[in-house]
Amino acid sequence: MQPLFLYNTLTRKKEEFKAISPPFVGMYVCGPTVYADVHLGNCRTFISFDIIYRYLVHLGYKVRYVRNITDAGHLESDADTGEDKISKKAKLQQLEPMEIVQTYTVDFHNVMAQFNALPPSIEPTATGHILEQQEIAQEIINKGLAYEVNGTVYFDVEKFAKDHNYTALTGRKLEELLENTRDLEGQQDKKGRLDFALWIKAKPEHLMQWNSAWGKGFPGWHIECSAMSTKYLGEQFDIHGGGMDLQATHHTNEIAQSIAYCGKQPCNYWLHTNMLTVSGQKMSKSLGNSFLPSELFSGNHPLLDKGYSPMTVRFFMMQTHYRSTLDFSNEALQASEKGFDRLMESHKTLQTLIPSATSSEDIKALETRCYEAMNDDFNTPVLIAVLFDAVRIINSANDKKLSLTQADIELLKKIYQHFIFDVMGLKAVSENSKSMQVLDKVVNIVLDLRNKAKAEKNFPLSDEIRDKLTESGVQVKDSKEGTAWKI
RNA sequence: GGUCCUGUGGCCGAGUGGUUAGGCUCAGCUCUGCAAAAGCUGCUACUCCAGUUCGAACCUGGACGGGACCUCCA
Repeated sequence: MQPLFLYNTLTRKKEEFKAISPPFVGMYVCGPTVYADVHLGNCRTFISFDIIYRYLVHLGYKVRYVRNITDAGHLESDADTGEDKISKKAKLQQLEPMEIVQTYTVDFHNVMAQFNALPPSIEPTATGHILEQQEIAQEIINKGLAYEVNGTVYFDVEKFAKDHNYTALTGRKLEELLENTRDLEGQQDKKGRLDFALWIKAKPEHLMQWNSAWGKGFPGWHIECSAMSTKYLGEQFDIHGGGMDLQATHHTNEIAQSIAYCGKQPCNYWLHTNMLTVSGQKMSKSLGNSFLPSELFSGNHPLLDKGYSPMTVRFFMMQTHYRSTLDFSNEALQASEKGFDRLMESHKTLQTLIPSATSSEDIKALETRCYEAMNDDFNTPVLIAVLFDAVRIINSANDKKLSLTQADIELLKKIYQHFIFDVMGLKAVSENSKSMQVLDKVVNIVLDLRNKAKAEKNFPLSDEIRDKLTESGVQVKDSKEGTAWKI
C-alpha cells in the first residue's frame, strides 16, 4: 500500500494515513438533514468524500463507509430550543414527518446518483437508532458528565473540559467560547452556557417523540452521529468527515460525547471540506444566491446562463481542492465544460491510436505523477493537470507528432480507467442509447453525402451541409483519416 | 466584536525558498478548398509595506481586501 497523506483537522497538518486494522478502513461522514431539497453545498461535500472513498478503495482498502440520514432531532437553532426542522415542515404541509423524510431522502439519492456518487456501505437514520442514543445519554449521565433537568438531558461541557480538551478540533480557548456565547432564550435549565442537549423533552404538540427514562422526548442533534458511528464502526475508527461548518459545534460536541461515553478519541483523522460560494459569497438561501442541483443542470435560474451536465459540475468541483472554497460562476463552469469535453474526447481518440515500435514519451512517469497527486491529500486539481498532459500526448500521437508503443497505449488506457472513471467517478455523457446509435448512422449518411460533394468540388453544398449540422449541434471534424463528428 | 482561514496572470485554480502548474480566454503559426478540430508558439502572475536570507510570491511582522465559524447549515 503506497503512503497516503491527508490533512487532519485535529492536528492541523498533513499526516500519513495509517489504518487501525488494514486493509480495513472505517469512514463516517455526516449526511444531510432531509427536510428540504438537497443543497448544492451538501453535494460538494458528499462528492468530495465520494472521491476519497473511491481512492481508498482503489488503493486496495476495504472501506466501510457510513453516511447517516438525519431525520429527527435537528433543531432550528443550536440553543436546544425551537422546533424540529422536520416536524415544522410536516405541520406546514400537513404531512406525516416521515413523508417529508421519505420525499427528501429520495430526492437526495436521485441527485447523488446523477452526480455518479457511490452509495455508502451503510446509511443509517437517526430515528432508527433512538435506543442507542438513549443508552449513550444514560451512560454519560452515569459517568457524571451529563445531567437531567425537567426531562431534558444536557452535556456538562465545563465539567468535561476539566479533564479533556473540549476545543481540540478548533483550537479555540474555552474561556473565549464562554465569553462569546450569548444569552439565549429557553436555556434557563442549563447549568453552563456551552452545555448542549443529548435528549430533549418534547412538547405535547411535537410530532416526533419517543418514550425514555426522562419522559417523552427526542434525541439531540449531535448524539446520533456518536451512536451510529460507534454502532457500525466501533468506538474508534479511521476517518470522520463533514463540512467545515460542522467543525466548531457539531463535531466538537460529537467528540466530547464519544469520549465521555467510552473514554476514547472516536476517530483518528478528521477531514473537513470547504464551503461553496457564488461569485465570492457563501451560497445561502438568505442571500438569494443559491440554486438547486436541478436548476444547475437545466440552467433554469436567473444566475445561470445555461445548464451544465452533472458530470461537468463534478469535474468543475474537482478542479478545486476540497479544502479550498469553490466559487461558482458562469465563466468558470463554461471553462470546465470545455476542458471536460476535451478530456473525454481524448479518451475516444485513445481507443483508436495506432501503436509505434518505440515510445517518445514516459507514460510510467505520468502514472506516478497521478498517484503522487492523489496521495498528497487527494489533490484532484493536480491530478487533472497531469491528465491534461496525457491529453496532449494522445492528441499528438494521433497527429503522428509523437509515438507510443502498444504497451504505452495500454498503460494510458489503464490510467484513464483508474483515475478518470474509477477514482474521479466521471463518466462519458450517455452515448449508448438506442437513439444515439440511430443518430450515429444518420449523421454518417449525411457526412458521406457531404464528402461526395467535396470530391466533386461542390463546396457551396458541402459547406451548407456542414453549417446546417453545426446549427443542429453537430460539430464536424475533418482530418486526413476522414471526417469525425461530435455533439 | 472574538477565533481561524485566505489574497496568484483577462477568468478559474495548483504549487514550491532559487527551475513550465493545469484548464478556459486571446494572438500567431501548422494542417485545411474554407472552417472546425487537433498540435505548436506567445501572453510569464503571485495585494501592499517592512524584515530574515546569497536569494521569497513561497518564512516572519504589520497594513488593507475577501471568506468561514462564534447562531440552523455540508
